[in-house]
Amino acid sequence: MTAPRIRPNLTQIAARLNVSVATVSNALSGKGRVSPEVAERIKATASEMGYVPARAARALRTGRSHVIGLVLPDISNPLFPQIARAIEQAAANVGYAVLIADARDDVSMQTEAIERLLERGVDGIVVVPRRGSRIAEIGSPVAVIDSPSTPGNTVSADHWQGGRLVMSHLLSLGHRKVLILGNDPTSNVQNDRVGGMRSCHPHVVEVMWAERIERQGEPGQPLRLAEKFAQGFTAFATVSDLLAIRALTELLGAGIGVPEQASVSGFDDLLWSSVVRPALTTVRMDLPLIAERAITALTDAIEHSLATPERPLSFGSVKLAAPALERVPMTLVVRQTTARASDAGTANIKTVQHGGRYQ
Amino acid sequence: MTAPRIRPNLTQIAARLNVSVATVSNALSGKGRVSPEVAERIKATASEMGYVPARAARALRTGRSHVIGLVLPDISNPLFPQIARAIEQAAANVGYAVLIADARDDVSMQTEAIERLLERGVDGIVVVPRRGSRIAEIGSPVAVIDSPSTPGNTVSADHWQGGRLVMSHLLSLGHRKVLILGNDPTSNVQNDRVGGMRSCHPHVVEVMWAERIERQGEPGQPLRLAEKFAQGFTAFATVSDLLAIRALTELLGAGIGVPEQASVSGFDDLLWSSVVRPALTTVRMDLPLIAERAITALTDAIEHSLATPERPLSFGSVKLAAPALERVPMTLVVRQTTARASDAGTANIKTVQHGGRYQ
DNA sequence: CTGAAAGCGCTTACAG
DNA sequence: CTGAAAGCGCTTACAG
Repeated sequence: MTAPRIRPNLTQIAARLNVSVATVSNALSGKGRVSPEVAERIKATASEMGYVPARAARALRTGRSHVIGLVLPDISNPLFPQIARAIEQAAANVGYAVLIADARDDVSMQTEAIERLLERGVDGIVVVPRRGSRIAEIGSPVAVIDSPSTPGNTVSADHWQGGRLVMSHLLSLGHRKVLILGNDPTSNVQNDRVGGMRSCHPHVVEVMWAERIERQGEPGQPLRLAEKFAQGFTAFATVSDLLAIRALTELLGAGIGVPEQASVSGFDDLLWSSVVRPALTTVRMDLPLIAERAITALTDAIEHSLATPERPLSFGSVKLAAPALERVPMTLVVRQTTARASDAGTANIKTVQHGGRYQ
Repeated sequence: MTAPRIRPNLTQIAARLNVSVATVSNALSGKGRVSPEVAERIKATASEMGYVPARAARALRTGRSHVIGLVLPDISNPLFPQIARAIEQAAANVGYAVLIADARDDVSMQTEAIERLLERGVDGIVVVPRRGSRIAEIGSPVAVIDSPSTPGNTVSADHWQGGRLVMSHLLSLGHRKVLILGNDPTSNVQNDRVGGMRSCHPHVVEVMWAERIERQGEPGQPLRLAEKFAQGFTAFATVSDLLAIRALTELLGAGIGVPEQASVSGFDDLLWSSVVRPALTTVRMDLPLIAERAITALTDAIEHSLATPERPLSFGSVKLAAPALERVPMTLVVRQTTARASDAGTANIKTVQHGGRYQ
């Protein structure tokens, strides 16, 4: 039986080759000056023995766990998977794993979540803060992703510009009365989106803040969009795909044709927006880019934090190098055009594939 | 300045109190026999100094990271947040953190994800396998969550019973022609759900496998449900809320009243099912319970694995203690009843709150 | 280019 | 009940 049963360590590799553990360590990390031949033999033997470095030992010695935390305002938010995936990817690219924590839409739980992660020994934290909350100095590197209107923000999508994108598209289709639909007036993100929309042509739009459906099983009040349609509104521009689908089903159920008689647009480009019929025009964030920026800012902060190998991370004195806020542009995804703008014929549904967006 | 800037360690606490680190360690862990008075003083001093145990050191010494991995088939699956949250909760309850890995709907990436987690030093892994894949011996404790039809499964929802629940409800409403809608004939979960539905009354149902919408931006073919309706089908029983909403918008768009003329049901009780109008009747898994069972099985396996403090986890020889598969019953959430079964008047939409389910 | 040694912070037999 | 000591597996000055 040649296969080793136990996780080999550096000492065992060293013993096998009659070299020191220091040399093995150096060869494997490529740091120390080791002769190419020896390094080669060591690497070969290591992989042959199935060597996997013990993270705990490395972390103990270097003071770096190479794990970061991701604090999300609410895991049940449909956008969460995309965020989580983007952060995970960006972190993995630079050698970090991600521990996810859920603030459950509660500021005090958000604080707790941060503390829990710190106790877990993360090197830094990415926070998507609950709306209206501020991330205090936490004694550890931090990157914040929110709307550009949030103070202390690190990076975020340009929600205002996204709002302009979708509204100017609707106006270009010929709509003259547009109802803007939000459901959380305290959200910086929603306000930015609404603000961008309104800025295009304030005279043809009206804003409506719908009741928020927080929990499952509570359908909430109808939006009474049929009444709005009767008042002459032909476009319903919402701040989220969720709200858009609520609007869409209500309009369809009232016998109003979409997109023939009215347009519905969302935000975020969730899978749902392309699954409904007609599919929704929506606006998408460049999450991979946002995540990359956040991770870069965070890992920079981690590297520049006071910790040295011999003197690990100190509490209460680490600051970000005051990075400039980055605004990442959003992208319009057109899936509905009205009869006026599209070819007559078929169902007046026009789908623009991934290549066919414009900014 | 009294606040210590540096993370204190056991040695510093010990020095402050003129005791040994062993005593401090014992007092804090409650393990060793330490006199109550000393233990008290130590605990007080530790918290006053803001002591936080160094996980890396503990992990190195004990051979346990107290981190587990969660491998998911596809993070963009809308059910993922609920699963992640449930597992996280259940794991946190027993002192474990969770590292999430995404298989991106690809078997080889699933294997990679497992390996990555193992290299990260997790103590065990919970896998929700990609449909059709088998989890090989991975040399580490594992718990598998899938359908009961999946071999090697640890725990899962009773999808078959869930199918029976929703179908018998539809039949009780008076439907005589029911179209069952799935979109992945290779999925054990979907097959179980469909099987359960069919088993209720095979003569009144027909099964249709729709094209799967995998990527955003590709709306896919219409389901042509209006034709089915014309053939006399009055209930559309889908295997997922996603498919249900696709069906719902198509029916509404074709001028078919829901729920007055036709019923639509889903599976999973996602937020979306209560946001659309009319809200969807659906079936829900008891994810908290499933997660708890999975975590219990996993932590048992971890504790019984061959590793001892002095001889850490071995590779290739750890097995689960062949636990019996657990089937966790599902719950019906009724949100639509047809005219026949409900009071006349209003919109024939009846919502059953969380208290009002039945199994 | 290579190695001996110290030390990261903890836990755990073992001795007193 | 308390403490001295070893050791988990690594990395990193430092010496040769």
